[in-house]
Amino acid sequence: MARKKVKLAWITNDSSRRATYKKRKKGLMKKVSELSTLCGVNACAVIYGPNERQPEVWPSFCDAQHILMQFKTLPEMEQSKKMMNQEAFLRQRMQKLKEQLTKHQKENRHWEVTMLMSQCLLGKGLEEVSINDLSDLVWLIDSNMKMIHERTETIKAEALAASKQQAKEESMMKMKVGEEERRATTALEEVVAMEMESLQRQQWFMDVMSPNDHILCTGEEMTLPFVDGSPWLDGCYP
Amino acid sequence: MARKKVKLAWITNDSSRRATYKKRKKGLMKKVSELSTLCGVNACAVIYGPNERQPEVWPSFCDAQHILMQFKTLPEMEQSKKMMNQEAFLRQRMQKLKEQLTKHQKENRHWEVTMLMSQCLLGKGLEEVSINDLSDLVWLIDSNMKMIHERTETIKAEALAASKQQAKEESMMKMKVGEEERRATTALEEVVAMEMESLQRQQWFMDVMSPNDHILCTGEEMTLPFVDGSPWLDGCYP
DNA sequence: ACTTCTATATATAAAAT
DNA sequence: TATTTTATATATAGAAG
Repeated sequence: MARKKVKLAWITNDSSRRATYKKRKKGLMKKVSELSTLCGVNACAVIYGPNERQPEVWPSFCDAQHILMQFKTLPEMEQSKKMMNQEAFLRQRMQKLKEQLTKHQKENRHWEVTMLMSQCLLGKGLEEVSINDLSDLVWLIDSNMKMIHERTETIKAEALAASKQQAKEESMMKMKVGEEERRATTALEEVVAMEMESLQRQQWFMDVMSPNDHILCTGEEMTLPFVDGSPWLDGCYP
Repeated sequence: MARKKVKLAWITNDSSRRATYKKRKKGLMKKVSELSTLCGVNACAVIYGPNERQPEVWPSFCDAQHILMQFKTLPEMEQSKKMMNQEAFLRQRMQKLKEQLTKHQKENRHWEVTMLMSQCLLGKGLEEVSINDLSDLVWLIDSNMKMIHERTETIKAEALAASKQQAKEESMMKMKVGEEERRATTALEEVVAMEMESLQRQQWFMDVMSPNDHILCTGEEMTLPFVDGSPWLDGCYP
């Protein structure tokens, strides 16, 4: 878990496996002892080590045995109720990992498209960009547009609420935000136009999609990889 | 172990103890599973939780029982040989903690004295400084002096090894490092002088030390708090 | 109480010794 | 191989929702 992320699998190299075993055994014992102290519970760990005929036990064999015996005397139903078996444990961890994967994929996607937009704003052509990237790009621009619009509305409201004394500055500001919004809209329209040209150049796209459910014509919603259920091009085509 | 270092003791607050229990139990189970996977060993953890009549077991009760039974069938001598009992474990950890404490004390001491030296160089008087601080301060200055001397020797050597073509720059550099060393020496002498004046003002010091083993006269070695066995004032009084 | 978030503390893999 | 050091990964305490 350091210097490099190690895969959760049997370590083939003998030397490093032994080193890891020693370290982790020590760490585990410490953890058991801490849990025991901090929470005032009886706990034990039993490790049936490699090349050893007897396991290492903490805090002692007798304690461990006593604890297990208490458990054994319970009816089986009670046992299984609280017992965390390996399958349930692994299933639970797998679920968590899947969720993390999805989260990371979404984040990655977001940054990819943001970078793409930056390149676009820096004048790089969109000819070689894939359909997926383009549609996500449009979503991102749309999203940013909304933020800009909301922001301009806020600024307008604040300006209107200001005192009459500031009438001149107010009108100047309204001009300014209006201009800002107009420019952004123009930029958006340019990108969308570029995208449509690009689509038209990509013959395979037409081969895959049948004419009557062409994305740009239906107005339906589409789920993008990085934002669940986000309306596609919502508000861009009135 | 985060946001704040918790004391290794029973957590009195019910709510946080339960929260800690849940988190740490999960973490412990994960560690056991990882050790098992990475090193290919049988291991289990048994936690007899609070308010629960049966312990939680990983990977399963049967495995744990089997492992313990293997252990139980061994002769007692064999058992105790490999068994890590609570006492040995605690003793081992205590030793480590003592070592860490010493290390930290040394570090703290070093910084304290460095700060003292900084204040001194900024012109603050040494009148109210204790004997211990002063002796450590002298050690630190001595140590720094050595470093400066070594560094100047290195620079001189490099300069001498340089080509004849750079004769002028070389001599200039030698003048420079000479000056540097002279200044440092002067500063040291001033500090030592200040220290001796200070000592003379502190009557209690004379009361404690008998005349014939006065520190400044014996030339013997003295162990400083932050460097074991370091010669005191070595090289400062030729 | 139950998550999720985030700053810290701790564990530990690999390198240095 | 054992120990120490260092850079990272992981665990987790406390806050926030």
